Amino acid sequence: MKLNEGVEWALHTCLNLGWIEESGEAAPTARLAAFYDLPPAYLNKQLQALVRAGILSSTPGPRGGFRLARQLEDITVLDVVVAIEGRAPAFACNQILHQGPGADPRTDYREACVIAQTMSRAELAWRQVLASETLADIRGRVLEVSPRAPDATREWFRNVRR
Amino acid sequence: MKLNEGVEWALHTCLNLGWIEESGEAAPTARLAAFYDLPPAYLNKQLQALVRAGILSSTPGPRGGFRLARQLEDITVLDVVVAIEGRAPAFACNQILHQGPGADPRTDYREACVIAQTMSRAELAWRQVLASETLADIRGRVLEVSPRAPDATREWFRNVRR
DNA sequence: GCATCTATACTCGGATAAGCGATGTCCGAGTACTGGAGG
DNA sequence: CCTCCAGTACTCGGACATCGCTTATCCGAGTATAGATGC
Repeated sequence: MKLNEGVEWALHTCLNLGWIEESGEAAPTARLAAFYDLPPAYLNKQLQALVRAGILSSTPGPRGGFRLARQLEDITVLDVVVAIEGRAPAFACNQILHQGPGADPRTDYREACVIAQTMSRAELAWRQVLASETLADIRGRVLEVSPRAPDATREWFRNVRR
Repeated sequence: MKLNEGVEWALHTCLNLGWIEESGEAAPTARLAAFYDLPPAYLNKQLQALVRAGILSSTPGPRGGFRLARQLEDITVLDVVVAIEGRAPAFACNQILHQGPGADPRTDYREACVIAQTMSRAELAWRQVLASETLADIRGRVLEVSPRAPDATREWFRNVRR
């Protein structure tokens, strides 16, 4: 069980877009990738997923790029994770009980199987934590730890402009 | 993010071993796999992992096979998941902040990164649910839903004996 | 009849292949800017 | 001097390779049993 690497990239990138949001400018993939030295084309792929999820908006052409489609207050960590990872649960009950003796063909063991129920409860707990934390919450904590982050980020993006 | 299929097999198989435990006999891979029509060699691989984790014990040779190494009360769902999946967390913080401007080379961002902290909290919640549920708890719920399960399972294993 | 020995069949355990999704790359479609020509 | 137009460079978006892990399989080492042999 391993999350896509893109989740980490997407979360950090959304935060960065939050810092430079007020400038009004869109940030192209190349610059966003250079910030963390990531492979640009692959980061672009992840950002496309965020656009499809309605988290970012994109503009083609010169002075184009990505911006936040909503406020950080309205984006939960779960939103980003789901956008990248998809909605499928980590534990997929394959209903092997159907193969066992004495199985009822009419029963949907994805709901009836006690083991599947437990795994679902665990995933629910996981999702609840992620859903209870917005990117604005994260931003607040980052500000506590490193108050210079916003200015430093904005300045970097200004200087690498050309 | 997807869990290994072996997790489902391992959990169901441990329960089955629980039902037939009192017979005192060991159950070989072939019979355990036939119960759900699973590929025997691959199931064997998963069971080996459970042995390494101290959940099962194995006996080679004729009349050999697997049995529970401890009571179902002393096996949590998390134990089984960890035995199959390994201990590595799903979200691996690659510390991409080290690549960013203004990064402190001495900082371990696996602990300092606010995003990594949030992901860790979520995984902790997930693990707590799985750790709070023992296989004995599962057994109890199965008994409520289908009281005939123990007898049916035992009988099946007796009849397929040869 | 009993003990011993040998051959046999059965089981786990780890080494060895195949398939598929995550990772990584590339090129085409579309758009805003820039420079120049014409009025 | 202003307006219009064409060329250009830049950006996203999706199609196309590559790699690693999950899935799957196979054979060898070791053991208990069964049967035969000798006493």
